[in-house]
Amino acid sequence: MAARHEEIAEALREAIDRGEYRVGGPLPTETELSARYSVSRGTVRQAVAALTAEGRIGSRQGARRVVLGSRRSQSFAELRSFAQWARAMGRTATGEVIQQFRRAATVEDAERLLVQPGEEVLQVLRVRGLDGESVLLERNVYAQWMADAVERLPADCESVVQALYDDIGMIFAYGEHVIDAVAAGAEDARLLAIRRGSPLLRIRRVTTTPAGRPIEWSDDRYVSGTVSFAVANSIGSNPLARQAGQA
Amino acid sequence: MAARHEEIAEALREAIDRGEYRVGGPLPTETELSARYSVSRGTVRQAVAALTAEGRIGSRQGARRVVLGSRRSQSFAELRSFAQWARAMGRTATGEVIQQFRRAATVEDAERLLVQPGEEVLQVLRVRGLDGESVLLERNVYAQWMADAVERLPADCESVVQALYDDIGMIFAYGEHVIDAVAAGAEDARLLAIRRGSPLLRIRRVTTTPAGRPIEWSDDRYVSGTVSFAVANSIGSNPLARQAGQA
DNA sequence: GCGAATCACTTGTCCGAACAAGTCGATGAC
DNA sequence: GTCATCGACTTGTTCGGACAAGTGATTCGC
Repeated sequence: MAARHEEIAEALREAIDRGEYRVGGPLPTETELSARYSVSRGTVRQAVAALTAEGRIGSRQGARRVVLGSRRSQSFAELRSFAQWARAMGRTATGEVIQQFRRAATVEDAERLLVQPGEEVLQVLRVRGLDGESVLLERNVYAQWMADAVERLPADCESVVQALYDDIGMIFAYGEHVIDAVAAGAEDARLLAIRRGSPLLRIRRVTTTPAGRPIEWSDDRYVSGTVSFAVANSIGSNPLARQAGQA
Repeated sequence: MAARHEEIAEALREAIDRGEYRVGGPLPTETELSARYSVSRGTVRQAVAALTAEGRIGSRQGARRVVLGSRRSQSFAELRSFAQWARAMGRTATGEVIQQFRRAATVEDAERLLVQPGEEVLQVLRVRGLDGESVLLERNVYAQWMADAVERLPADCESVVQALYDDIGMIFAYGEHVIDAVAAGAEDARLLAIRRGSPLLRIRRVTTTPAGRPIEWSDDRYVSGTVSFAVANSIGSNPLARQAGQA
C-alpha cells in the first residue's frame, strides 16, 4: 500500500469499523477530508470511490455521503485463492488431487481458454477441506502452457495459486464467475461424503493472467452451509449481473 | 446518460461487442482516446475505469489495456428488480402474494432494518414466476414506514419496485446480498412445486434508500437451473467477498 | 400555518499539467 | 545465441482550478 488514496481509504474503513462514523450517519465532506489528510479533493474522491464500490458508503450529488454498513467479515481474502481466504479466516485449508490427466480440448474448453480445439489441456480434480472437513470439489482445466507447472505441484498442495506464483511467477489477475446451485451428482456425493442430491453452491470461472491470457477454467462445488458469497450493489454500479438459467 | 465519460464508456462497450477491439487484444491508449473523443485524459480514465470495474478490460501500469471479454448476456437489468430483469431478457414476470401480515420485529429484524425490537414490521411471502413457471420464493420484511404502501399493492403485482416508485417515489438505491445454496424445505417445495430437498440458490439482502435508510430485507430462493449470477473480479478490486458458512 | 422560493453547501464533471512507475521491444555486450 | 541495458511509451498518482447539478434548511409570502 503506497498510494495516498489507498491509505486514506483504509483509514476511513477502519474509522467506520471502529464506529467513529455511525452506520446511517454522514461521512465528513470532501473538503474536510482533504484538509484533514492534506491532499487534494481529487485524491479524497478516489478514496471514497473505493468505499462506494465496496458498498460501505452511499453517495448522492448534493448530499453528504452516508455510511451504509461496516463489514463484519474480513473483506480481504476474496475470490482469488481458497487457501489464502481460509488463512485469513483463521482456518486451515487442505487439498488433494484425486485425478489428473491430459486430454484434447473440447470445443467448450477451446472457447473458454482461447485455444484451438484438439490442443492438449490438463484436467485436474481436487477435493479441498477446511479444518479437516471436505467442503469443496474443484474441477479445473488448464491451458497447455500451464500444464507442466501444474503437474509439478505436489498432490496435497495447499495453495495452488501461491505455489504457481512461487514456482514460475504466475499471477492470477482476473476472473469471471458464474454462480448457481446444483444437486450433488454421484461423484460429487462420494468425494465430498454427502448424500446424493444435496444442494451445492457451484461457481464456474475463467481465470486470466494480468495480460488477459486465459490460464484455466474451473467448476467449484461447495457443500451447502460451508461458504457463502457477499456482494453489494448500488443504483449506479452493479458488479453482479443476473443471468437466465442455462447450463 | 448525460455525462461525457458515460457516453465514452458506452461507446467502448459497443465497440467491444461489435468486435472492433478483439478479445485478448489491446485497447487504444488514453492519449489516443482523449484525442478521438476530444476530452481530457481524466475523462477517458473515468470511462475505462467503469469498464475495468465490469471486468470487460484489464489494466496494468505501463502496458496497454487488454480486452478481457465481451458480455454475451445483457449486463443491464441487474440485481434491482426481478420484473425489470425479466423484461430485459424478453420474458414475462409474474408475482403472487401468498401471505402478508404485520408482526413485531425480532432482534434480527431490528438489526437489519435499524429499528427497535418490537416495532411493527410487515412480512410478505411471494411466489414469482417466469413465463408461467414458478422459479422464485420471496420472503420479505418491510420496515413499518413502508408497510402502508406495500399493503396497497395488488396481490398479483408484477413489479414491486416499479409500483412503489410510481406510488410514492420510493427508490431502492443500495443492496447488500449474501448468496448460498440450501435444500428446499417443506414450504419451499410445496409453493414452488418441486421435490423437498431440491437445491435452491438463496439470496439474502438488505435494501436501502438513497439516503441509506433500510427499506426491507429479503430471503429469495431460486429454483436450481433457472437463474445464475455472474460477477467479475480483478487483482485490484474484488466486489465479491467469500464468507465462512453460518446461518 | 403552510407552501414556494431562496441560498449556502456538497457532490459530480471536466480540464490541464506534471511526475512516478512499470512494460516491452530494440540495442548492444559477451 | 543469450542476456543485460536502455529508452520510448503507457498507465498510475496527485495537484489545483472551475463550473454544473442537486440537497436541505431557512426565509418569505400568502
